[in-house]
Amino acid sequence: MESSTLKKIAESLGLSISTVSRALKNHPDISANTRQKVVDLAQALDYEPNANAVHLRTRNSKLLGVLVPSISNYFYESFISSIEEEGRKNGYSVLILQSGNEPEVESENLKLFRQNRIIGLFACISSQTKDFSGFAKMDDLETPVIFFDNIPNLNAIHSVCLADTQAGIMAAETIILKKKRQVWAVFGDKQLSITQKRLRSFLETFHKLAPATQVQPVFAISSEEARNHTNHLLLSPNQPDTIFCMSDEILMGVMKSLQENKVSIPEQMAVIAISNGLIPKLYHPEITYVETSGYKLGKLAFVKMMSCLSEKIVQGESILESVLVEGGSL
Amino acid sequence: MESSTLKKIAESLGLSISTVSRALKNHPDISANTRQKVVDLAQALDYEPNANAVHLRTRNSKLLGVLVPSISNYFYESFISSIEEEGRKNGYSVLILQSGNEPEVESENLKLFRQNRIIGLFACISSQTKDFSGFAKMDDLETPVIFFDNIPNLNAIHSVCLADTQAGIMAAETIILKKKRQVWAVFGDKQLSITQKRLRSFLETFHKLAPATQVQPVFAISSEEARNHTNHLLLSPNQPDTIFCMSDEILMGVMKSLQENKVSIPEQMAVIAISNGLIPKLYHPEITYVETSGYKLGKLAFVKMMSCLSEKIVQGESILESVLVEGGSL
DNA sequence: TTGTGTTCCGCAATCGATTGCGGAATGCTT
DNA sequence: AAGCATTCCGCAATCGATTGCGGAACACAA
Repeated sequence: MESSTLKKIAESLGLSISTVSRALKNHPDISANTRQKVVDLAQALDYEPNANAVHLRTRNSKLLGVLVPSISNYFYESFISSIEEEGRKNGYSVLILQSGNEPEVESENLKLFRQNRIIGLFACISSQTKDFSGFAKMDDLETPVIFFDNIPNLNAIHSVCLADTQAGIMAAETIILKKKRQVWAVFGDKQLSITQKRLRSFLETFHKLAPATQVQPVFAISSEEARNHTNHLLLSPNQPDTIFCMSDEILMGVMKSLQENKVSIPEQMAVIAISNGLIPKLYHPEITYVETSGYKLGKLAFVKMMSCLSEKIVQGESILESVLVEGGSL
Repeated sequence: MESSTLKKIAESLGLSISTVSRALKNHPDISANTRQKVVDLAQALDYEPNANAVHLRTRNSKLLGVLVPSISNYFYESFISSIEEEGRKNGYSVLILQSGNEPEVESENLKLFRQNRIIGLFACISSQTKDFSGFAKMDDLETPVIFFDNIPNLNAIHSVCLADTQAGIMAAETIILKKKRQVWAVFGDKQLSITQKRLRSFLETFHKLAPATQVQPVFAISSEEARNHTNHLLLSPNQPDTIFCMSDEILMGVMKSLQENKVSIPEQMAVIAISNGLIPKLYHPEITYVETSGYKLGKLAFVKMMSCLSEKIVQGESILESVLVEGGSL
């Protein structure tokens, strides 16, 4: 069956299309009598307005875009989930595209977003992105872009961030409070803005508050690499008393190694992480972590988007405070 | 800046809209000379066809829908990721909505899908869904629906499934091969079709191949409940030698308890699960599991969708074979 | 010059819904 | 009964792109 249209309803009822349209949206010009007839028939025919036609005519797609490297990631998925939820409540649909961390796919995706005339975009850029012309075009079209997580190093952009700096500080302070002396700190991809922020604040905090602490940062771009690094570490004579993991990805690799090597936590080794929340709770004792909630970040981003769309433009960065969640790993 | 249209290009060039349209799609009626001028200007103006207008006119939205209880779930997210990836390669966009397991939201979502004139839907129904009229309407509109994971108990539908029955059998056989005698099996929500299938085949396999084995099924609708059940179990005098977990959700709860109680795996207790793959690999030893890949299921579902759309209607259920992934937990 | 073919392009309808404007019909006043 | 205000509804343009059909312009042959 073809889906029904205003035209069909109008013809069956001997009314004009405009009358039917108005009846369905309670326009005062239409008598209660006529309105009722229209509403009844529309119901019977399962009339659903064609979103494409509405959007074309009203020039408002009610569509938001989300660009992420991958949907399949606990952090992004909770962010997306949050946006979708909030969006639906407010009458927006959400178009989600993943770049696979490839700039070319990313720019294809931006093109798709433009073709679909999205009215706002949430974007986490790939770590490789050098060319921002795709995003500049969104600007030209006056489509607000809210960057999150990994954000470009540009001025005059909107972004929402986890309190990366604060998270680094908080993790460091927690370690210092526990009077740890030798810290091995595993970070992710050096290219990412979040890595840089977390690294800097983490190190600086030690410099300021506990300069005697030995802090050795290492980098791993995957869970597997973190695991290998840790295996190596455990073979070396000079063992730290604490391991810090910058992300869930890293934490998973490190924990794998610690378990394999039967390192008991927190007796032989303290562990602390920055995490979205799921992974730390899988272990016993639960890992102490600084929470970076994708879900909450999504809510914050959505609010920012709404204010951008209503012209109350609040440029700059909004920051989501982080929270320490104590487990028993430190 | 307003986005540019065929009309604007046509006016600047002193051509008609139709000529511009044809030039941009290499219609033979247009001379190379004219075509080049048009293409150049279009490029300069960043012309992007308005998807709404195109879809309205061509009556093809190139939009696929995905309905899931929650995006924020490792299984669904890998399914979605797979659909999006495959979709984009084939020129489709994907609209994703989550029901939160509430039938009302689900039916709202179906409405949105209809309004957006999606041309195909992938749906995992909520466990509470009793009223299928929303899906029937999709049928009326000749929009193919491919159910996955939790599928309704109806005839004449398309669906793709993990080989739930086979997975139950495979898990049971593996346990039998290891000569285990007393199995405690934790299943999820009884309402779900997958629970029923896995339960039945699991039990039947023992009946047939090793009737002497004691198998005790229990049910838990959340990770937390699985954990509590396990805690109780470990206090009782009669301990099983093997725990089977029907899903990742269950596995997480069970493992939490086993770790808390310092039960060594596999010495004191063997563990086997049915899983999407991430969780079992977090532990040491890694948990042996029967793989149910959301990613692979997505690929399968997409192929089925394509054949539905090209009228080669293959009604019925497609099944994704499961694979045993051996860890060291049994 | 007339006829037959090409080449290249524009007219106009169409997809489905929205909306400003104007007009017919009715009721009410005096 | 004539005048005026309401009430209720339709005409037609519009959003942007697609496409069948017809027609102008030109070339070439007879």
